[in-house]
Amino acid sequence: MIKKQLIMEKALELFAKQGFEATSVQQITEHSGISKGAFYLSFKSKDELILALIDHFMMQITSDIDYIVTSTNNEEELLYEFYFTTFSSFHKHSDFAKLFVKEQTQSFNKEFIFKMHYYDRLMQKSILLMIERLYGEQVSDTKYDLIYCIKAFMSTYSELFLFHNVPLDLDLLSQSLVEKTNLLAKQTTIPFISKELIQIYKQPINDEVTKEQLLEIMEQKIEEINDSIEKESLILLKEQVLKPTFAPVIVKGLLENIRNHSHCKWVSYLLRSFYKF
Amino acid sequence: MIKKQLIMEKALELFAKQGFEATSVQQITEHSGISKGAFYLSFKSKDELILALIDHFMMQITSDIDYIVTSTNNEEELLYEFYFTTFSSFHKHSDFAKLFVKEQTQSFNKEFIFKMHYYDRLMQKSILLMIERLYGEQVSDTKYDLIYCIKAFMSTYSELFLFHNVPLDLDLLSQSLVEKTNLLAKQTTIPFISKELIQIYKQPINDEVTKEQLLEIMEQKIEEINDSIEKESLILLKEQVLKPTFAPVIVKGLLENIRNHSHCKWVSYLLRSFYKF
DNA sequence: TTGACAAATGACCGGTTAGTCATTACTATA
DNA sequence: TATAGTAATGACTAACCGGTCATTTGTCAA
Repeated sequence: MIKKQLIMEKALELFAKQGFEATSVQQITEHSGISKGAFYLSFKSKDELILALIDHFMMQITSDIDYIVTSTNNEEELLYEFYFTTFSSFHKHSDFAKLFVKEQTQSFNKEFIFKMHYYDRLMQKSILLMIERLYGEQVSDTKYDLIYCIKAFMSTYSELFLFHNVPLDLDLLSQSLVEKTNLLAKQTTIPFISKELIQIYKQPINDEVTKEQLLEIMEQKIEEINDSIEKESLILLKEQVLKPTFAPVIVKGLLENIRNHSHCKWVSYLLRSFYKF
Repeated sequence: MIKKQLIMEKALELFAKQGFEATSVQQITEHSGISKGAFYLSFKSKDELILALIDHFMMQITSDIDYIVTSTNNEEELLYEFYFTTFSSFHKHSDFAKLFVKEQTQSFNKEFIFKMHYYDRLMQKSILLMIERLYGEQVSDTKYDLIYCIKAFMSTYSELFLFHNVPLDLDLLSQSLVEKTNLLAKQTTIPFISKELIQIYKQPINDEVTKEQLLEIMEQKIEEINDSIEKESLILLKEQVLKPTFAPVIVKGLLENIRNHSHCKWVSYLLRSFYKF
């Protein structure tokens, strides 16, 4: 299990530098200080490795963003927090962000594309929710267009510090983009992306997780984790899913306990969706 | 010579679909209906092919954009024309645009990266010129930031019709982005990209072409072209470079004659720079 | 010390790659 | 028709790819 993490870390370094296809399993094993056979004890194939990397990081990033959007009460600061969190994530996981940007449009694998679309739609959903909270009816005709402007800012400005080593003043960047977003949100009258246009792109998201799947994931995480607070919280949350006994406020508190543990972010996201928090 | 064009066309189709690295020379030759050996009679290597493709298309695209920026008199319509022309180019050369977007951040080759940066800087220069013409002193603190917003709009909105088959209403798209750009230009107060920040990214462009290089390129094009008007215009322009005799207005007219010929766009761009039009 | 089991190794496999070059096919002139 | 010179071919090479598996190494309890 620890070997798996080592490989993921070392492989990510190479992928970020050279790209996925240009990196051979040989290179990965040499860089990890293990043999080729050992690699295939941890992963069935090279493809399985990159899918695991995408899941590992995108789960964290999307649930971080979703948490900000659904949990920030102060609407004045929501947009700022959104940009700040997003760019923090990209900066913290800069190797992954590089890989993500590099391979986003490459299409070597069906499952890969599916995963990318899946997380892209999740993120889009969070952004839409934020826009609706912030501007309400004001942007009813322009909200889908606004999503694309926000995504445009995110990708273009992150490329600056990812690939050109521009020093990152997170506070200034967030302030700057908040101003821009507000200007566009409040004064745009000619949207390009209408509701009809977005339909083409939007197949239904099958993101409803069944109770059984949820329990399975929770059990898996309980096994994985050693930290006592997170482990206990998860056990209580699992019992709550099986048989509701606690008041909502207690459940919310338990979720708070686990939300910052890197292994729990996804479970935390799924539970928030489950309880419609 | 005609063989070279065939290979470039057919290879571009495959690159757009599969990416550069995932496309083998074998596939290219099969798709072109020629043998493997014939490929290497036209190109020294696979790398030389992609570099040729980039030059061929980027010369056209950047000179198209530069022409709009330097030659549109009506400032009311300049921004609209800019977006319209840019997206027309991307749409017309959609296979190249796909390749360009896909491989932009990949870094398999030093020369490749250098070329990309070179054309990127040329385009940035044109955009900056346009912004200064349109908004003048008003954007002195925010103009570098504005460049990045425009580039963000360009890449994000072009991905829509390039990869998601969204129907392209060029007029609406241009109008929509004109409105957005004007909003940002006139009301932004917090730029992220300052003049100091841009310095890091900006090495001096060595785009001054010597008179000898210019003449060489012109001679080459004169050989290449059969259309009489363009050929004669080029011959006169070459004589003008060697020994100035015509009035500027005549030179301008001759440039008009050649500017829409796909082989002449780059020469036309170089000559405009040479005469500071 | 022995034996049983799991972990790790790297030579090896079939397949594919970019690039080469001896051979052949074609074309134009005499 | 004969010949010289160019264009085109595709079998071939050496290197590398992802993935496998018989073998070795390491780690326990007995």
